[in-house]
Amino acid sequence: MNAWPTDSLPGRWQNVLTMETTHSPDLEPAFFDRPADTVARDLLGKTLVCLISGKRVALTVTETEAYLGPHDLACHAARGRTQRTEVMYAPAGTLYIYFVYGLHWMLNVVTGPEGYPAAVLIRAAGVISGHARLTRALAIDGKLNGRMAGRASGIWFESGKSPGRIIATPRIGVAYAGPRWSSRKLRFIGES
DNA sequence: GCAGTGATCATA
DNA sequence: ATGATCACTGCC
Repeated sequence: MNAWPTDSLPGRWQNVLTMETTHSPDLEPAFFDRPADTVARDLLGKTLVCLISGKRVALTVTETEAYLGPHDLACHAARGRTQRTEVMYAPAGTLYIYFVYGLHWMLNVVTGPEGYPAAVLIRAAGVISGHARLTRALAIDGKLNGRMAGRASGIWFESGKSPGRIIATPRIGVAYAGPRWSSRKLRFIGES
């Protein structure tokens, strides 16, 4: 797989290569720099990795939702640039983590070009169902909001096996956005 | 079906 | 300052 003569490389590069071949390749910010619905579909089957007190916890992403941008009335950014939505304008791959209903943290990844507020909500991964339960299980809270997904943040994505089938349905809990946006099939579930 | 919980945002 | 509204879950 790796054609380089690794034994001739300096030690630190050998370490990097060892890490990279131990796991699947990390998804780089460029992966997220595409339309939210494209990213939402492609994220199915990818691996969400999180460091919990130094331990690697990996889950397969099985359910996502796309929030397309300011014109999408179900998207937080549809009501403009505010303190909360500020992070949605950050570069692709930035974590957007917000608090709802007084109890739950939601995990999103910003998509598309910097300055364009769109994101993908991670609704379920592995055997854990429910997006609030996901963040609770991974001990994710607002401290990581605005950080770039990557090893330096302790939470990142890696490539994985694409699902055999993708089911698309309307998004959950967005009736307030009106029929046009609440009926559009922007929720994706991966099945093997 | 709805209680619980608190940030957020529009209105004032 | 105040009040409505939540990209929810679990228990009834």
